[in-house]
Amino acid sequence: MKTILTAVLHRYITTAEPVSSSIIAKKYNLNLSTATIRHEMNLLEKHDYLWQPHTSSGRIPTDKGYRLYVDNLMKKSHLKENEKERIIQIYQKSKEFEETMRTTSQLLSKLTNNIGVVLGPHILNNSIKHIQFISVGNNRILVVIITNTGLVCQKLINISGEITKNTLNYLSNFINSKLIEKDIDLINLNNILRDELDKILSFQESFNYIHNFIEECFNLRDFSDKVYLDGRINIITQPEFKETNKLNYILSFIEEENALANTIRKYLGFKQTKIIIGRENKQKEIQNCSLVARKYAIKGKPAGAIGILGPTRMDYPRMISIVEYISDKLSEILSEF
Amino acid sequence: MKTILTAVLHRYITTAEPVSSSIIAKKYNLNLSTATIRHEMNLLEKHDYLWQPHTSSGRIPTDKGYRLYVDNLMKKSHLKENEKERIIQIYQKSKEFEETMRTTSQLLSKLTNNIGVVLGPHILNNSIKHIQFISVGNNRILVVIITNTGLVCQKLINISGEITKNTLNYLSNFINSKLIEKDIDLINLNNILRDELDKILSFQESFNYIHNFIEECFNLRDFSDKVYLDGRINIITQPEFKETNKLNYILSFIEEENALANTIRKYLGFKQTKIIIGRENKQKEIQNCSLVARKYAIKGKPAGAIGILGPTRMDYPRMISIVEYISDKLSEILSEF
DNA sequence: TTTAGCACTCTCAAGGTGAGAGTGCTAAAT
DNA sequence: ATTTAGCACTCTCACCTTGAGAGTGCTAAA
Repeated sequence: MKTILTAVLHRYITTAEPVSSSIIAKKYNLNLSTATIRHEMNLLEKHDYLWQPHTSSGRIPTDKGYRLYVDNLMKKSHLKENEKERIIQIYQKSKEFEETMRTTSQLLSKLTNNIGVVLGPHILNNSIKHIQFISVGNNRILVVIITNTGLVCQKLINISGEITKNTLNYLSNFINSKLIEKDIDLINLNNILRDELDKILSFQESFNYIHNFIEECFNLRDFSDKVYLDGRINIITQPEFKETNKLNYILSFIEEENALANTIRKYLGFKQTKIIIGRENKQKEIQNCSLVARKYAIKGKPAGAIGILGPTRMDYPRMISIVEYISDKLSEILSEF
Repeated sequence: MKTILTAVLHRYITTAEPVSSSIIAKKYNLNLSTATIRHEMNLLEKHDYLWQPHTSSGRIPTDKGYRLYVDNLMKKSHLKENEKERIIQIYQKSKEFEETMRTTSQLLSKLTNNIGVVLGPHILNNSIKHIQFISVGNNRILVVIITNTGLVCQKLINISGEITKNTLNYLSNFINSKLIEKDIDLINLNNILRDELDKILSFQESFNYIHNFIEECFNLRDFSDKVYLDGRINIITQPEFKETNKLNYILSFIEEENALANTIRKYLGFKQTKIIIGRENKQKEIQNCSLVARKYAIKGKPAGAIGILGPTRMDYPRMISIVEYISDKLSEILSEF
């Protein structure tokens, strides 16, 4: 029973065509007649692991079938040594943070022939290295925060009153002096400032403006993590998405970069690789797809997540091994920065 | 002759179906019989302005036909006042540089139902507001340059020797002191530094390291302008791209963000809106498409370019009016920053 | 220069057909 | 209790034919 289901899955994943009893008998040496296989397949269909597009066609796995396969039947695969080496080589070419992230999404999409997504590390998970305030006129101040990994975050703040250049310089000098040689993350910094800065500033006339300004600086909501996406074309090539309306549906979801990012962000907390198959996904648009996602870490701390999105008919063992290897490597590289 | 070609173009642009003589006679009041129109169309075909997918089908404009239309036949269209207002409203929501650029590409793609591209302003066309050097370990230094428009550029530099934190601070303070209250662009700055800094630094032991470092800082090649792209789905919906292989070809070109950017970058120097029709384009992948591109300016200086990419069968007058209006508005907004 | 008339061409949707791929069921064999 | 051979049955798909209809080009007359 299980061997037959495994065979059907394997076959369907590689050919994308409904699997018949005779194909299984021929290609997989199970020493069973087609009739027996048919009988078993019939049972599997009754238990909702397989289905038929129409009577007298071969079988296709259901989401439940894939789930059983992923949880119990498949055996883990490992990348070959030369594949691993090639990945390392490619990573060595990119020296800079942004480039590394882009490389990661490209690697994911090219190795898996699916869509690769990388969720940039959130500023919260980095320690702050430098802060710069730059007045850009009209009571607007550009805040640039640079982290130890080389992540550069910026946000624009509208202030109601005026803050002089001198004050801005004073503020940034004060803050940067706190940052030298220490590992301080955004929340820490916020706490430190709340304690110390208010005291120092209380003599200033414009205390309220400055206070509000600093409050807004550290308003976490505005810091969104960046999304790197690659391989949109891969989804078009898949035989199951020949009908353009289905394709449309999926791609309009993908185009909205944040949609996919938000989906993946959920899996940041999980230690293990997360696999979401077809209708298990809450987003209707990608219920014909499966998602393989995993977090990556910087110096042991969970920082962001990577993932791939492809048709439910994907080579799960391989996809998982790729996502896991790449997330490990990415963690290593980012930790070294 | 011209009126008939205009009618055929207009009809084909709106319906995407080959245009027959009877349709022209019916829908456009030319007071001509179908036979006459057929006769004219025959001539137009001989002169390569029209072609037929097969005998006994209607006619479709050739690239040459579109070119004649764009250059001589079409009349300029203007956006309606309420459309203009809506654009202004949408722009008002985005306060920050990055957001403005993203909004622009979204506006382009949504208004035109095509792909919208925006080429971010190159650092060369901005004046520099602030420079910051941050050591990120392993002899690597992150250089962050912030311009007056709020554009944040970064690059990572590998230095062969060591530069102390103090030296870095000294350097950035020195440079920033030059930048206060003055309009200095990257090339200016480079010149100023070359003159002044070498003198000041010549007493330093590590003169060579620092000198090389500064040289590399201002190496223009590394500063690439950012690309904002939106509306990839629109191309899928177009009836002419129903065959997935054509689609594939175009989309793989689009996916390579730099490809489209490089194409558009060429038109930065032109004062007027540039229209490239079908095979006029050198890139094979988009020879079924037309491109409408135009530069935008910051305070009068050409800074970057925007454009739309769609099927050759596009509503040129409207596309042009949209691209022109948006590039004007973008110029205004960026100049105010 | 324009037009009516007509023969001609090509596409496209509809319907028919037969091969073949695949199934489920039954009854016999293991 | 499983497994299997045999067979009737179902459904798809590729292929063909066919006729309607959309559109053309040409000719000869207005």
